[in-house]
Amino acid sequence: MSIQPNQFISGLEKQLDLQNLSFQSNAQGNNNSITGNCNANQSFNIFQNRMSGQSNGKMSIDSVGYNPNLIAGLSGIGGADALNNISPDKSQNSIRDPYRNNSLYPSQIERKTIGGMSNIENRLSEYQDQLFDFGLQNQRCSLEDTLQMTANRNSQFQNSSYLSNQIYQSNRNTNGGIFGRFSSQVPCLNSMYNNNFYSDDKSILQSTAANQPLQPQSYRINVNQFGFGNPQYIPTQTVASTQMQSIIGESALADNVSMGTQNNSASAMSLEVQNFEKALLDQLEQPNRVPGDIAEQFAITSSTNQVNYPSSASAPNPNFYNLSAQAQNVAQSQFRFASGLSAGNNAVPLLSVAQSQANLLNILNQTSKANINPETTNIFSSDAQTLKLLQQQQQQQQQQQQLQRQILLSSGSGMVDIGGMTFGNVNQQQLLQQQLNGYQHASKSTAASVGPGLSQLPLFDNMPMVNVKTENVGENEGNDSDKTEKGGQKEQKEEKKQTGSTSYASITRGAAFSTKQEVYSDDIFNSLLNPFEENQDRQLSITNDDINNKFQEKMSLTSNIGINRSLNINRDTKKENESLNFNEIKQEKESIGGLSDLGSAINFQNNNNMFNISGFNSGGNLSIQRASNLTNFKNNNRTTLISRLSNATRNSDLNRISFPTFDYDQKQFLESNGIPRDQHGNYIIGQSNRSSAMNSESLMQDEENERKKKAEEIIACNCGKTKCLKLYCVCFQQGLMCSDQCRCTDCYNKIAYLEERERAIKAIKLRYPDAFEKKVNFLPELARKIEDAERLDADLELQNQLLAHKKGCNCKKSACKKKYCECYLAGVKCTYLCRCEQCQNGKNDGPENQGQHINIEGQNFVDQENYNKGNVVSIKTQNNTFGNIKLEVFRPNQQQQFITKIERNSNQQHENGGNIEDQRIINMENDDFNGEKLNHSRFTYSELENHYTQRKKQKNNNEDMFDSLSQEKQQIDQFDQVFNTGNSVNQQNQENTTDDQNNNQRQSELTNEDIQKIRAQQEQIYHEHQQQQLQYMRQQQLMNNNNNNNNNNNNNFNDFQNNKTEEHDLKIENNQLENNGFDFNSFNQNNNQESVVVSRKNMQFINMKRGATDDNDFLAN
DNA sequence: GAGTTTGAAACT
DNA sequence: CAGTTTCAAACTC
Ligand SMILES: [Zn+2]
Ligand SMILES: [Zn+2]
Ligand SMILES: [Zn+2]
Ligand SMILES: [Zn+2]
Ligand SMILES: [Zn+2]
Ligand SMILES: [Zn+2]
Repeated sequence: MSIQPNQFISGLEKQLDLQNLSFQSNAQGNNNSITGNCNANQSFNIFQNRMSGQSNGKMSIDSVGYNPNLIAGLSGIGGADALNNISPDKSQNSIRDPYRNNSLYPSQIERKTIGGMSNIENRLSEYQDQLFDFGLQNQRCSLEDTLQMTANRNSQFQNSSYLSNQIYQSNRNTNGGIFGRFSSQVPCLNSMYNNNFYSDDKSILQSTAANQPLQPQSYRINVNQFGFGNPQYIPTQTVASTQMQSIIGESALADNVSMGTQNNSASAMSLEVQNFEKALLDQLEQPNRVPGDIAEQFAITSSTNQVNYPSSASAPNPNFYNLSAQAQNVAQSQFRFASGLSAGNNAVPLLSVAQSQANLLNILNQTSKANINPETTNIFSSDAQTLKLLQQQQQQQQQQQQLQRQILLSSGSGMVDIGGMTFGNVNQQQLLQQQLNGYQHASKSTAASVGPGLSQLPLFDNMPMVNVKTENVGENEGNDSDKTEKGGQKEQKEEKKQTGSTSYASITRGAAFSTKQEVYSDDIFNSLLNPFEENQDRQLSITNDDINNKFQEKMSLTSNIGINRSLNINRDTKKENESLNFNEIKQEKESIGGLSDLGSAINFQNNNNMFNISGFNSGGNLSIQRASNLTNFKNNNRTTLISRLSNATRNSDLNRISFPTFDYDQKQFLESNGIPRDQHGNYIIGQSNRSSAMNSESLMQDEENERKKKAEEIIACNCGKTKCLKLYCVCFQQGLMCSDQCRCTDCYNKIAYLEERERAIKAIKLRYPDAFEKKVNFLPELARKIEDAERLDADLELQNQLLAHKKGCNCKKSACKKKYCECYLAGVKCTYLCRCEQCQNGKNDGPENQGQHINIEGQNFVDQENYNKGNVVSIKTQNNTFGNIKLEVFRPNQQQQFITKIERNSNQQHENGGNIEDQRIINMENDDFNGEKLNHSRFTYSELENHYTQRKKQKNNNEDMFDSLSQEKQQIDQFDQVFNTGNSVNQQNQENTTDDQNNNQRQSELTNEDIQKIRAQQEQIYHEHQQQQLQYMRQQQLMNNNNNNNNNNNNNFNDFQNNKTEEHDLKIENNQLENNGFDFNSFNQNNNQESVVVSRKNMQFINMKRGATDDNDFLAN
């Protein structure tokens, strides 16, 4: 505790000696006492407040700061998760964090990715910050600088995906250089690789597989598996995984062999966790201890900022000064959870004492300003007022920074801000003026634009000027037609060049001045790359005064299009304007911003009249923009990068990060371990308990078992995000509805959702017409090659062998001998239709042309001629939603497949004249959907949900109507009874009939007045009913109209008609009874036949009256 | 049962 | 056009 008494501000009634403050829990743990030299009561109150503060929902530990480890651990570095949009506003988050017992993501968590395109936003702001800092520090930020910084960042990664090379690491790295755990996929740092933080040891690898380059066993790094990057998990000693030990023997125990996996109890990871746990427990057992440092405190603090107790504990852990009653039922701490520690002993200190006291001191320091009474103020971070003050301070600082940034990044002339377009927009200016004391912000895109691949360069006052060849100014060198038309000029140019009369005009690097050819000429580009070499005057020198003055300058500018009018540079503006065709906006005082301003720069830009400076490709929809520097870089390096990828040393062919795990001579291993082979020479490896489909000795037995297994096999899914309406769902894929065996959530693959389900089926069938067909079929060309046709007919086994997966598989890592492989899953051999690698499922049988033939009973079939020619052997296809087909063409002896596509709008004409794809859809509509027009082939979940809600609503309406009708009928009956009887009473009163004494009795009580009342009531009811009916019919009509008029509207279904729904319902019922055509697993299992019949009777009546179906209609009985 | 690996499906 | 990301199952220990 290093609190200095003299740090307390004066004016406090009492000074607390925090130096000797300590805590002690009593036995019950319900009250804490505080001993020391302080005023115990006051301190107690303070700290009690503070205690409750942790669970009272106010600001708490999150606001103080997360352990970066935990932030990283929570925040999903992996690219994919970034799209989950975890909100900093906890209340907005609906997403559950699997690493925190599926609790909601807390606030203050930013999910940022390292990898993947989804990282763009993060990268920009981060990079922007970096550049800004750089600019402030070095007083310059040239293109060279930006490129260098980019390269620096990229060089940290082993990821050689050329797209990924643009990706910057998220803040995780900058915040202490720590990768989190529990992230998915992470770029691989060079240092990690070089220092062998991973599971493999390069040297061992090399010694076991001499002269072999590192080959990735797994291309994907899963941070779950390794704690790499996190200093806590950098092992001092590593232990080989058992797998490695078994393969390479005792040497695996050497240092730096393997970090192993979490599951490996001998792995470094496990050891580390054990050590950690032990150390933690040791500490926890110290009596009356208080938490040591912040890390420890965080380590045992719950994710909810509440206080943890073990659920089994009868009383709070007396070791901690925790009083909160709410704290009794909190989840295991995230760190313990994350560390795989047991759930016990989770009693929780909150802030460390040191931190608490520091906070208190802080508050005390703030007291006079904030008018805080330290005796009653929660001294935890939940001190809202204090925080508010701090936040205000921060905001002011940020605003100041923002201003500086904006000025720094902006040109002296006021640069063109394509993204934000605020500069010339008077209204926006005024708005900003008010908001920011008159200062403008640079737009985000502008600020971000300092980097390559982005939009615009800012103009610094003394930033490198580009020397442009005057001969090019005003000329359109890059335009061939120009040259052709002006042959004379061309000659002139050549002459100029010959005479060496090239001269330069200085123009700025400002965005809009990125004229077509000049700026992008090699000379200029090179000069941009080396701005300080030849022209020392390019050196940026901005003083603080300059920055302060710049705003005034800027405000005096009313118009610019990026041409630096404020700089006195020598150039031919007339020619520039001609070249740029800027006539329309060359007048000064023209607005830049504002879409409504026809003369504005943005409007001009929208007309494709603006050009990009070298290397920047943003700035809107510039259809004739130049390729960005980055794009060029990619293009230029593509060959190299592709070859790197195809060599696949450490990089993935997927975007999952490459990394070697372990490589060994599999064959040697198999041989030396005496792994048996089958008659085809395949190694029989019993990992999967399923013998290979190629082991024909046991094939029959296998297949028999298979069939049995399949018969017993319950197809059930566990889908969570797709409503069981995508092919991901096994039930759906098999054309089945989900059953009660499924554990899916939010499932729409049920009868109640039949319409929505059919919608999904339509969409998918549009894409994959055979999506719900069998995936396996005979290969006719193979069958034909069996000479003995009669034998083929008779030989079921042979027929089975001729079955093949229609599309073939694409397995890379499972050797087609696990159920990952669709061929293996289907129980068929791989064929030449497959693109699998290292196939052990039959494709590689035979001595030659491995992978390009199929072996049947020892006989090879291969199109030798085409194979030898290197012709296409197999094509992987993937259909997209718009009828385009992505093709990956695999050719013999070609490592790199050729990727192309068939476009829907290609010139392929159907024989009857139409487009072949259009015709396919028309045919499908006619054949499979009774001529009904198929809508867009994509569907959204919300679309389905809306549709279902609509139906449900409709159903409820109808139900109301039905009830109303029933009620009405009842009343009419009653009325008729009364009325008729009343008449008869009047007419036949004298006859004294004895019928219906009760009625007579009641009727006799009715006066004429009563009857009139009832009449009036009935009229009212009838009136209301009429209105209702009218409304109902209008609704129906509206729906039908909508439906008919919106064939292209995704939000409407063609069959969204009430009568259709009725048909569906009846059809369902019939089918349910006959158990024909639908899968009613879920329902029949719970319903005996009798109750179904009863249900049907009820349903028929109800369905005549109502329009829609509901789960309960089918399930209730 | 929890965590990891996998390749097809989906998406842009 | 050429990828990246999502997904739920299969798999491992
Ligand atoms: Zn499902
Ligand atoms: Zn299911
Ligand atoms: Zn389901
Ligand atoms: Zn396969
Ligand atoms: Zn296959
Ligand atoms: Zn295969």
